[in-house]
Amino acid sequence: MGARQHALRGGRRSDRCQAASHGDRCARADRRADREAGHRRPGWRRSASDTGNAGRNGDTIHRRPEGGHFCPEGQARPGLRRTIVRSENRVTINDIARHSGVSRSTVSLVLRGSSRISKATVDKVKASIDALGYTYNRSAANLRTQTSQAIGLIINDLMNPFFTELTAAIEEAADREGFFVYLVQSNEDPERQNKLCTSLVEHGVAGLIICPATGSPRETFDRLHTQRVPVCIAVRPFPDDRFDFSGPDNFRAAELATNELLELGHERIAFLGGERGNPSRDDRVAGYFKALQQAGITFDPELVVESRPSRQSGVADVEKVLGLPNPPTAALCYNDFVAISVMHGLRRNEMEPGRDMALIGFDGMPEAEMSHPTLSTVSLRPRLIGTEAANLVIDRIKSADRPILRRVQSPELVLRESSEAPRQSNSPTRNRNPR
Amino acid sequence: MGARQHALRGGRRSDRCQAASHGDRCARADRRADREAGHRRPGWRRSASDTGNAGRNGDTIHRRPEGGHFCPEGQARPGLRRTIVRSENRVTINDIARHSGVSRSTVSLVLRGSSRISKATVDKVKASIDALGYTYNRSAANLRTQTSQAIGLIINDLMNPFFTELTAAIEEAADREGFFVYLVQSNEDPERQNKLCTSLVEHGVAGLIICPATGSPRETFDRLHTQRVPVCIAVRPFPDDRFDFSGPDNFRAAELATNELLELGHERIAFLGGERGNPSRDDRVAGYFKALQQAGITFDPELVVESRPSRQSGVADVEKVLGLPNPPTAALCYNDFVAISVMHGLRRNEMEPGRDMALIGFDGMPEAEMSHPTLSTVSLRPRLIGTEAANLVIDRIKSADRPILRRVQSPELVLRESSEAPRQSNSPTRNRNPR
DNA sequence: CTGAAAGCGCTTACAG
DNA sequence: CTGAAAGCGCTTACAG
Repeated sequence: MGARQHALRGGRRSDRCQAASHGDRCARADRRADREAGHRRPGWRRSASDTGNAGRNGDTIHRRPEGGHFCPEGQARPGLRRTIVRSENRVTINDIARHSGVSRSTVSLVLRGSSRISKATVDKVKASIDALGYTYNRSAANLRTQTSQAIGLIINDLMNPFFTELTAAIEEAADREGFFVYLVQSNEDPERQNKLCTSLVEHGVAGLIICPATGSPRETFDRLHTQRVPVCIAVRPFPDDRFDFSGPDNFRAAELATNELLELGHERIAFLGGERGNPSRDDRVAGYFKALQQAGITFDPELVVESRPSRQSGVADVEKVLGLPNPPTAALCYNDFVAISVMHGLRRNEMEPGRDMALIGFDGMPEAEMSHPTLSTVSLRPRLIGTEAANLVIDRIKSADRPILRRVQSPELVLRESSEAPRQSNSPTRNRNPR
Repeated sequence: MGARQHALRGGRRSDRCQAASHGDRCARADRRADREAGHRRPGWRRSASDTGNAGRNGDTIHRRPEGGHFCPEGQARPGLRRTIVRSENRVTINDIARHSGVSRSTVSLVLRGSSRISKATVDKVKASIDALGYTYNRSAANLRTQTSQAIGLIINDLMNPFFTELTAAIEEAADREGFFVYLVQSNEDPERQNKLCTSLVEHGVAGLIICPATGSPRETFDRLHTQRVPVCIAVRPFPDDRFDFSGPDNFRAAELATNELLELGHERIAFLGGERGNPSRDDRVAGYFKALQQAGITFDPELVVESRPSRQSGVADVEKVLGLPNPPTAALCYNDFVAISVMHGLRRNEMEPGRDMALIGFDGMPEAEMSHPTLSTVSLRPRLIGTEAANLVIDRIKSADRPILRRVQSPELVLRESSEAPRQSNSPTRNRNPR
């Protein structure tokens, strides 16, 4: 019978031919060959390895990688070319039609649950489906109907708990609406992000949720807009009013946190971590600034420490302000990671987080609850943002022409131990509502 | 020109017709209509809303949801039926061919980077591609070539940091090989998992990575096997030697951790959390058991506490053993979450984790480094497991017939503060290598 | 209630 | 070096 290889989707049942259900399948194949001779027999099907028993099993076709200068998705990727096999082995709607003695159309209508088909026919067709082990090919149907159930999700880094939760929520919301999500990580690389967009669109996603990488070029979004791809921008407010948006209110979040610390009696409040130019961080610093202004406290630039946020960066950040002549008694931390790292930094300097310095983070990652002391944080509501992003893009898929929507989620202050102790008032000038 | 709606993929450029490039596109459409009259003119294209200017823009087709008794993926899902539009508006390979005055075949060869096409032709075609704003339709190509660049990944819960890291690694490894991943969560529901398998296969994934939900029925895997879908089982050792496997060595991990605690001089070592019947947990308990045996220590069933692991369960678990007449001085915790929760439980009982009880968790989630005290843990190497799972399934996609491979990753003991202090030896019988 | 026919957007062996 | 033709596996308006 000769060597055969299996295709990605085709060829799955071929071994059966050699065993138990040989008769059935091969009889089928022969019948097909008889009926379709003259009508089919396409040239391209014949390959060098076609040794005469054609029509029974798949003729193998080898595709050699051709080193081309132009590749549709703009990037040569390995692994895309493979040995493929004829699909004579794959059970299709035609096989079902033949087996049950009805037309292809009727099978399709049965599959789609049309009420126009008689019960008897439905039963007959369903029996054939079971007997032959048919698998519906939704991508073929999608090609015909110009639909897609895929949503592309581009995030920077799944390992960031904020994005983890966002992703989980998006997956769940998409699933609820009958969509799947293609998950890809841009690694904060605008170039890569651009390629991912192209590639996802080529793969026929129905829509895209993008958390723009820092430094995203306008061109990426211009192209998406030209192509009329339904897009929802998420988390980071890319300045583009042509797309829906779902994200946090960073400004308000920082205001909330700062006001809380002010109410506890703190006046020297630091803002640790994050880099200038990062819109989320800049919005948070702005909210912090505004709250200080409103409380009549002069902004001290020395209390704002910039750093590339990481799982360790907080140590250095807090040590920097600890070295100041008049160190802070409380700190806002760019995110929860920074906050937890700041805790370690404090301990390294014989200070107890929460007691010797009040701390509030941003994000609301679940792990904030597990630190010691437990971390107060402003939850940016990643789950809500994700759910909304999914809903927005799906809604956009369904109605391309509805007005642009921006959904900014209200943050939620989650108070725990790290901000519990009131400021030991050694400066009697201000002391409102200590508790 | 009448009202028009946009499809998922089609219809994107239609607005252009009313504006700037009206001439070009509509001229093209007219030319097409002329050339193809008689040869095309399919009946199904005509809809009730076809008011006479057909051939210029998309005729709208409304599809009514039909409440069917049979649905290919075995489950009625909302949102799958939508208003679709003719794709006269979509730029295809035909448009490029016409615009550049070559055949469809030639365009295709140019797209695929064939060296058989002359430079002049390539340039001409590429110019048309740019001019017309063509987007390659990879799913159409996939249908023709019977290939797919999609891998389905079924995990229980993305919010579990172990699975987060696994997923990130899989996405990265898949990307390296030119694949995308469809991410779905089974929520530990075997029924849902089964539907997800069906649905992903219908969507034409090239392969599947599955972390089997607890209680997965054999049927799910039988069907996958019959369909010859390339599958890699990950993390949880489902007893099925028909599929590749990538997962941790839970037994060895527990042995490692137990030996470490024994070397620190501990004899009363608890195993907290996890439920009997969970293979990972049972393997860990077995490894713990063996290490105790080898050290000549009698196994005390009271030191093994079962519970459904959560972010709080450790509190109750540790309090249970603390109430024992002869409480443990050290504990293995089913996973890092349990361990961190155990820390809280200890503090609630005026005990300091690390000092008053040595703790080692399992998983190696990044947050273990952020706890206080920092958590010793046996890393199960989620990243490695993910990378291997992706490699295995991709390899299987490429060569269906290679032997089954099981890749069990060696765990790695990561010692931190929570297991630092040696046992204050109040029982002088055994005391090996305290440090 | 059912079938014949056309076509979604691609690729490829074959014949010039 | 290039084109004509067939077909991947589906769906649907139309005509019985």
